[in-house]
Amino acid sequence: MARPKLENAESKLLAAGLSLFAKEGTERVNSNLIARRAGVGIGTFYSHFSDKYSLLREIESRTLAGLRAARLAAIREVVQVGQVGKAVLDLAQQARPSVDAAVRFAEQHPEAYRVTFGRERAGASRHGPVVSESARPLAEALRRLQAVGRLTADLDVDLSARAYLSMEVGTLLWWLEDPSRAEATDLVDTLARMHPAAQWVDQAR
Amino acid sequence: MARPKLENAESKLLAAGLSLFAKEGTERVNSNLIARRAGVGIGTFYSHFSDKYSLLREIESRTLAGLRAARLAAIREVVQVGQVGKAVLDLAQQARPSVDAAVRFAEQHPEAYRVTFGRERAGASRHGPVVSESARPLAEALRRLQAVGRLTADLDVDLSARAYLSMEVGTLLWWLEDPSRAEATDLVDTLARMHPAAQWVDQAR
Amino acid sequence: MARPKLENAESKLLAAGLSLFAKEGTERVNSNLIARRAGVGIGTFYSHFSDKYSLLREIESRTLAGLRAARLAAIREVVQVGQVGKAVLDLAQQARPSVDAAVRFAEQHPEAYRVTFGRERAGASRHGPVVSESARPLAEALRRLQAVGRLTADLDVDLSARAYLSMEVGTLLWWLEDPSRAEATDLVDTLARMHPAAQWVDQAR
Amino acid sequence: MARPKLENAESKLLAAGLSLFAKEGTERVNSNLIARRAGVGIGTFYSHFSDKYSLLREIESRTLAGLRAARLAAIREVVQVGQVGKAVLDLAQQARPSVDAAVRFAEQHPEAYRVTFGRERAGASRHGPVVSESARPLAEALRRLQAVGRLTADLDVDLSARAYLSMEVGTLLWWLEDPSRAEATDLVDTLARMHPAAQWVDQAR
DNA sequence: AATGAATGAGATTTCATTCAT
DNA sequence: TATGAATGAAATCTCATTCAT
Repeated sequence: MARPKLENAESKLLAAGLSLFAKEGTERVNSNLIARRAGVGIGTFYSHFSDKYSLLREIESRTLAGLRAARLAAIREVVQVGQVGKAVLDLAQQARPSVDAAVRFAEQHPEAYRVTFGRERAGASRHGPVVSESARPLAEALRRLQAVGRLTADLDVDLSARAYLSMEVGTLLWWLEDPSRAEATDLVDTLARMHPAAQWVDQAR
Repeated sequence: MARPKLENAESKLLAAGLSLFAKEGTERVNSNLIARRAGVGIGTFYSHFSDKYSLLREIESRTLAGLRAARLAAIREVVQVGQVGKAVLDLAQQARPSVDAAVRFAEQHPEAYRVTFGRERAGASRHGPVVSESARPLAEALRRLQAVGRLTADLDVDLSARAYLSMEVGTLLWWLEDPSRAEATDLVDTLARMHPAAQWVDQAR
Repeated sequence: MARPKLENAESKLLAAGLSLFAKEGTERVNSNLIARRAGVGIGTFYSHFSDKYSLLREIESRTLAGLRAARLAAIREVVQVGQVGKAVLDLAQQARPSVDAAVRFAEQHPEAYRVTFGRERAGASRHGPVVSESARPLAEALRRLQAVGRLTADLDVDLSARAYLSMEVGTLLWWLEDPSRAEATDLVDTLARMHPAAQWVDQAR
Repeated sequence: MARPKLENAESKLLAAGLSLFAKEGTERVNSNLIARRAGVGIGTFYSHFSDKYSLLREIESRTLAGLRAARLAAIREVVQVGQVGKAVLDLAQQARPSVDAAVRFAEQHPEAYRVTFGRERAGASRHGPVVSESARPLAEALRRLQAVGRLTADLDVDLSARAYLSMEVGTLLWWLEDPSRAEATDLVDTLARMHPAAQWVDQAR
């Protein structure tokens, strides 16, 4: 099978790092601790990652890739169900599935989500801003809508994308602290309603 | 005069800490460095603060107090101009001035804002979550509106308050990275329009 | 008194480093060992020197300065005894006292001499070549002799200076390994006879 | 053919070690690096050499053997051209060819020469002093001259041999740093003139 | 109250060496 | 014989904290 073996030292290090970063925080964890938890020697840690931030970056890029894939998969379903011709433009329809995918992803990978997007991020300046990366595709989609006149031209798409994602991330982090705070469905409802595609596209009509 | 003297060791330490935290990040700064920058001995540092997180907490609480004061002052003006009796309930009217005050505060104190709300926050768990603290008064105001039937009862006020503030903070941090990204007025417009008071109160009418 | 106190941490570190480098060699010594021998904490080591090579460089520059001073003092005596007018040019007369001073210096500071000029020099490339530094003044003196026609013009003064000093250093290091190998006076005789000033100045007459 | 194949793991290790030692210095190179550069596994390194100093020793002994052979070949030519009977004693005639051979050897194998005789020699005490080894044959030759009365009896042959070779080595290392510093012929001239055989034999006549 | 040299626990990092394949 | 992932002892270096002045 293609699934990476857990006996693999790198996999064990990533798993140990994820769980420790999530539980203790980036700075209260050190390379020795991660290696010990992973059940490998400290030398093994350094033959796989140049330092703990390198491991953190790997966790983040995997998380971002996973989240992106989940959103795309969700959108693709909608597109296949609906009319293919109008698909690309129907961001409004895509908004809810995309939000839904994000909420589910956070629910299923709470540690990865917290580690990747959480506030406790000492090495933040060492690896580029993570939210910005997620904002880019959304901004592009909004720009495409603007280009075909489906979105009011005076909207700052970068600002909107960034504002929305800050909200999504902040809300999900708050929710993950105590999932009893809200129903996942209410979360999706609230976020989808605030999604730029839902807000501005409607008004542009 | 009430203004603290800059020759005051504590003031010098706070100023040096703020500038260093903002420039280098919380973890790449240590107490010795802060003391040297402040032009005082390391011993003096420890006679004023128990550790660097204590100084950081002081910066944060001053920043939060300053921001709260700025919002209140802005609202008070509106209230004084309008009718006093209805004042407490007129959250819709207060939303824009409050957002405006926040944007101006971030603009005038970029370092303090970044240090207090920024993502690079290693000691995060050591000092309570900062955004939550700001969310409480907003949630209370929304709850009061709900109590008098001016706001739809099925709205989760905690969720809304938190969602909005995540957005406000995330957007302002992004803007401070490069203020040429947007006009301050556009920022206020966008944020005010997303403000729960503007959104839900209107719809409840 | 101007003499540096031995209670001074830096002095103790320099003394411990000198003795350890001489006995064990540059690479078999580490900063912890030096600190322990000096009777200070490891932190004290790093608050005085950035690493062990920094301490080594300090030893070297002090040794070079001491050797240079010893040579100059020896020459100055000769000059004061002889006729002042001809003094500067009379390198031939200066050669023997200079060599004598070097031999005595090596005899009195065998550890410093070995550490500074010895072959076991791992950090060599990190701090400029030490022999070259000593060769420069000698080359300059030879050049002055050439300028006034007291030295054959076709002599490569840099080459001669370097060649002579390689010999002086190599011979003294060999001698210090076992001083019974030769009498100090024989050493001075042999070296002085090979000195460029003795060799080439005579022949130029 | 007698020439060792380059595909041979040992040859590749020796070549990689030589080039790395020369470029990076003995201490900044480790066995893993040498193996990687040689294109063989680290395990292969250890099946050929017990550690990096073993490889270094091998390089040195090959270099010393090569240099000795070059000197002998040069002398043999002189001897064969001249009268065989007097050959052994005619050290004066042999001096120049021997020096010439050394200069050419250094010119043709700069890395090997630098690694073998260079100052940066951390493991120096682990493998016997290299210059001394070269000094012995010269001292023997001088001693034979003394025995037959061709060399003044009060000369310390060990001291002379050592002094001369220090000079030869020091000068050649200096020259190799920047070969434009002197013509090879000038080097040979200068060194040959300082050679004990040239100096003392002549004077003993 | 202010100072800053000194401290050492602990984190980071290197690299010679082993051993299962 | 060749391999290279894994190892951990040991070295380097940081920095919060103390304390004599």
